[in-house]
Amino acid sequence: MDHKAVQQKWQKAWEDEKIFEVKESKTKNKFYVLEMYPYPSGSGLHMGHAKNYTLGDASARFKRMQGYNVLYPMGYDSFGLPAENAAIKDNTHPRAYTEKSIANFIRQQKELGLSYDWSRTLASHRPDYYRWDQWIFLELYKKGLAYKKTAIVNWCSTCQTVLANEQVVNGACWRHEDTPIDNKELNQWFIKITAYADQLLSGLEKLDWPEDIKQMQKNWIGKSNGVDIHFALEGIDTLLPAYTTRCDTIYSVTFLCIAPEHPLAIELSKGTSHEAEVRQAIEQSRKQSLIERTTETGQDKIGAFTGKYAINPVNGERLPIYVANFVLMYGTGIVMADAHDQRDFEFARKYNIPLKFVISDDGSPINPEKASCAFLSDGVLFDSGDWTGMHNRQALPEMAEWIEKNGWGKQTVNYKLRDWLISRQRYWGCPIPMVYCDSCGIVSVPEKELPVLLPEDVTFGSGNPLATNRNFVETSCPSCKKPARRETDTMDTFMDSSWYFLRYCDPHNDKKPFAKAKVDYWLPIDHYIGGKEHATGHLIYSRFITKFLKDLGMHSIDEPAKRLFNQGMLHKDGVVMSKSKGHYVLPEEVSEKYGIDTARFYLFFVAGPEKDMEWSDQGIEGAFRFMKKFTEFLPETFTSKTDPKEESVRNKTIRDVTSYYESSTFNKALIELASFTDFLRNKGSFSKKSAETLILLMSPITPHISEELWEKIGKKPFCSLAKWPTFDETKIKPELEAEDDFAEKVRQDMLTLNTLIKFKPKSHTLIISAAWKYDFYKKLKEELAKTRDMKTLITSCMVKGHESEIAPLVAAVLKDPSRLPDFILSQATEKKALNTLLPKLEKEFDSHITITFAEQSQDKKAANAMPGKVAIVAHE
RNA sequence: GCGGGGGUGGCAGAGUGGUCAAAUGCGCAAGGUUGAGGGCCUUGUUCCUUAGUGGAUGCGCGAGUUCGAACCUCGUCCCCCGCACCA
Repeated sequence: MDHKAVQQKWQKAWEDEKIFEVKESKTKNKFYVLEMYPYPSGSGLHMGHAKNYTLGDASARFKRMQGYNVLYPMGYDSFGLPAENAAIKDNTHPRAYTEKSIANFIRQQKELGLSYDWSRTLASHRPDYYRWDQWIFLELYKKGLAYKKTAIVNWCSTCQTVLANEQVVNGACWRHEDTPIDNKELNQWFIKITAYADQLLSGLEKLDWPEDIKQMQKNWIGKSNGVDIHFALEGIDTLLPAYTTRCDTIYSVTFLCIAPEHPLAIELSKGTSHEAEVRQAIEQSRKQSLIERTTETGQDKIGAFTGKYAINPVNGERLPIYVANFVLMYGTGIVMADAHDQRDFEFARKYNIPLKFVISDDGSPINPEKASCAFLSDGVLFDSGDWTGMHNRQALPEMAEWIEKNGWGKQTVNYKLRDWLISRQRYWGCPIPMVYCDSCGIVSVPEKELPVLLPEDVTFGSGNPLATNRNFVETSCPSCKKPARRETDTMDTFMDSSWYFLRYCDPHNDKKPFAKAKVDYWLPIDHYIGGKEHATGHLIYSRFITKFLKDLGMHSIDEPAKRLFNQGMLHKDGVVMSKSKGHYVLPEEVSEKYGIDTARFYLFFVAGPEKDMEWSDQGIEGAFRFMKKFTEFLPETFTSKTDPKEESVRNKTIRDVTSYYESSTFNKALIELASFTDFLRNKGSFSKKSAETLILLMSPITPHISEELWEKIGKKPFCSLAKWPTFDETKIKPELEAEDDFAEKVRQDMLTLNTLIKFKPKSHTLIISAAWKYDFYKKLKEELAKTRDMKTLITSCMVKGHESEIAPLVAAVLKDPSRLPDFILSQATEKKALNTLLPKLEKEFDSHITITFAEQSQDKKAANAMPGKVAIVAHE
């Protein structure tokens, strides 16, 4: 078969006939398959990408054939820094660079035979898409969920822009692991994702997502229950709230700590003799890079006394207030400190602050002077007023109630999740539709003026590129019409990707982002394929925006993706395939040599799709050998009758392969299909039905060859749209298959047995058989009964779940010597059980015989060579 | 430290209480075919023993449960991946 010609023929036919284009249907059930839309890099696709897309394609094709109305679109995450940098480097415009890259991507993807509905393709850098980014931003702004504030933010000096928390990895930029994040104080746009923290957390439970991803999101959201305890500032009428999850240790508090970033840190010390020290401590901890501050290596405690005291509301004790570097601006930015926390303990030791314990294993006091470390475990409270003697975990919720009731504090829930910083000081992104007016302040661009177009003409190199285009910057205030300035920052591209899957449902709508009915029909995504690296980024943002748009009444969907699938990475030379690092295989090359279907087959065959796998040139040779068999499996003519065995294998193959496809375990499906192919080829002549079945079952993986063969057997195109074969369970007869000659063997075994048994017609015979050979066991018993009195038969079938029956049986035999068997009939499979039994039995009588049936032997040749197929071993 | 996932034959990778010396593919070996040692087909591929049967060892390591464990329980070692001074 000429792979190249076949591929081109069918790819063209699919495209000409637009067979993968879909629309909403009242009668068909929908199925939405999606791969995370790619960033269209200029270097194009390698085999690793191909693996990802064919994974979605196989699912889409499978579901389509099962009769679902399958939405399977593709688009491009085409804004972003890499395009800007690449364009600067090649001295071209990011738009030209991006459009070219997209065209190249599409060409390559079509060559993979992917069954996308190309009529829905979108790209986030195009105004017809990003105008709705701006629209969503304005909706967020209207609802108070988009706001501008000055804050200490993450700055990457290589990217020359700020980053969201989600884009900081180990204290460094997600794109530059060697560029530590700088802390800068800037005025930036934030999205209030924290307003949805609780929903984002509880929504996880319903999702059919990998456990580790759910866990990562849980940790990222980081919900904790605690109490804000109000400590009065001594001498001043101010309350300092300190967040704690351990209010059971309130009696052990000996000082308070405040984060260096906290506005009060400096304020408190002002005018005291400690001001200089405090300033120095703040300065020092600021100098510590985020890496030092959050990793084990740089956990030196730095701090200073502010000169002020607070009052413990519970017992009126005076507590010195310290600035401490280990306290983060989380919760209230103030913590109460005691001997039941290792960090507090270390800090106290360093600055000679007294400590107090209130929990010990048995409630007996601990001398703080002698303690060498904090007491972190749970135990019994002491020196804790009325709570003394109680177990701390039991006391904790009650104490929280008690504190709140007395007005000393308030029970609070805290999250680690922070608001999403979306401002970027770069050009190639969606403009933030805001205007700064000297008289009106921050004014939003009216909806009818959207989109705020990204200007073509900017100068790169010094600061924010958009600021270099005066025509863009200089505008008039939408409110008072006086001269005003446009926002020159662009949006984080994660904003673009947080709703693109909704736009696919209605990609050409120019009145609104999408029609509600269409989204309600297609969503949620039934099978979302993408990498783990998006666990705490895109996958949280998109859930958030989906929920927000639902609250706006835009659609009725709770969660964007019902099932998430993390594909494994394709490796080359032991490392993840990557063009920039030079470890890659190109789909074109493989396609040229073996045909793309071979590559698709190989990618699915080696391992489960969720596993990382190594590309192997020998491996693809093996796949090619199979593909050759497959392309040549059709006989000259088909048999008119189907024989039961063939039907059995065919139905079983449909059943198993369908269930493997259903669970995306393609590797096992392909093993079944390979063995079905071998079965048919060995058989030589078979029915047309079997041929059809094989072609159809293969077609999600090898669509081009399947189409070709489908045509060859006289079927109308397209097999891609043909009905998925169904199976009839009643036609599946295992005994006809692998064990098809089993019955015959058993019969012969019986004859041999009969002769054997005739020698001692009055002795007992013990039969042990296993449940999965129940039919065999029954037959054996019947046969023996013909030659022997039933009383002389002692039998047992180890039914599953009743395996231990064999023990009482043996016990019964041993108890009654008259029932001692002189034959033990068994099968090879029970030899392990027998091995444990034989020694027991051997003690009781002189000899016995074990008979093993040869059909259990793996070696068919040996079995056939054996007359009677029974082997006898006599034990002395 | 916390959380999640793993350790199976020369390699990749199935198998999660008995049809298991362990699917399938690669590799390796032998035989067949063909003017080659390339392609294809067949068989074999832990060790000992056999004409065939059989036995021993064996799924990271150690113990346990069971008539029976790659699979269950406990302990232990190692690897990967997240989070990490979050009070």
